[in-house]
Amino acid sequence: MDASRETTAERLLDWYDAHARTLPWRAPPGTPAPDPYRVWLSEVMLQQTTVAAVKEYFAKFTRLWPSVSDLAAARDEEVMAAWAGLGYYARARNLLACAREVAARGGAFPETEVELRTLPGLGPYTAAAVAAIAFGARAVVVDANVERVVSRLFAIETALPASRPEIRERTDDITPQARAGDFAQAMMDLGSGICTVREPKCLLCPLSEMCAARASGDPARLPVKAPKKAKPTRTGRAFWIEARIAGEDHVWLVRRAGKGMLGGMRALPDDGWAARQDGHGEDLAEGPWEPAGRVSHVFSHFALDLRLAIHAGASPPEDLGEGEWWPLEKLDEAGLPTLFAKAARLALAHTGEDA
DNA sequence: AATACGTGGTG
DNA sequence: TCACCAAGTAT
Repeated sequence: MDASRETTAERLLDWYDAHARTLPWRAPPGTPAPDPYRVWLSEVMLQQTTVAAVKEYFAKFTRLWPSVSDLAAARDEEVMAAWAGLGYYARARNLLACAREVAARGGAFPETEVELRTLPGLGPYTAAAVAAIAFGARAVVVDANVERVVSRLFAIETALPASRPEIRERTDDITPQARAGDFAQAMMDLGSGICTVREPKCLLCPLSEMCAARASGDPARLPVKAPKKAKPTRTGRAFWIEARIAGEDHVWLVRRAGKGMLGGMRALPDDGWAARQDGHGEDLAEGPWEPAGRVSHVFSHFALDLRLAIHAGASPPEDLGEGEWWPLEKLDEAGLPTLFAKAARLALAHTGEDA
């Protein structure tokens, strides 16, 4: 490693020592590494998700399940409900599968990047991040922040994602042997607070002197990105079925299949819009359905226009299939993903139960 | 390699 | 308002 490369990491680590964000899952620079369970849990939650959104969920999970063995012993539905609203629900399914693998090995995470990579939900980024942050390994950690910082530092003109191999090479070049975990977190703090997507704060950047994009005069131009595809709109229908059981109002909830859209989550019954390009699915059953309005929701790869139909008659449809009567009083504990939480609010407003 | 997979914050 | 986007992974 030559002197100039050493300087990049050293400058960044000096800046990190003075400016590191304080986060619930993070140990301050220069202090012992945090519990690998907390590092892993936070990294999975942070996949494609903002720090602000994760904080509340991290607090809830660590309160409910203080160790990986506690999480491994939890029921699937408890964990899925606790994850509700955070999105990308395959993460929660993999989280539980991973916790159970680790618990089966005695409750200790493997300490090498290669072994971590074999666990469910740990891809190249997360395996490297946990190895570096929790176990002090020298791993090359590349996330979207690092892609942006490195693209600018070296003025990489190739568009993402084609530039990923080159970005990884350059990140490897500047990653130090010691404090690789702090280095990775420093790169992410820099990308999050200084080297931002729009209007980077180069005057505050510890690496501005060695930044090729800064020298070129328009750092925000990088990284170049491939154009993204337009989102189609689908239409669908969901059903709100109420019944009064033992003197309390209940709603019929189902559990979605274990894969695909909102997989494994509690939900309102619907017409199968998730599996259709165009919506227009089947009615759930015969009955006096009352239209209650519509919910617009944008997913990762399509927008949904969901029409809500209510059946609040004294006798519910007979052929309801698999599901459960859920007390309205505890609806917020059902763990409905955001789409169906919106639909539930609409139904309650329509039936006058709530605002 | 390309696509599926959520959500809320932000400018 | 709305397009962009975030500590990516699985297939």
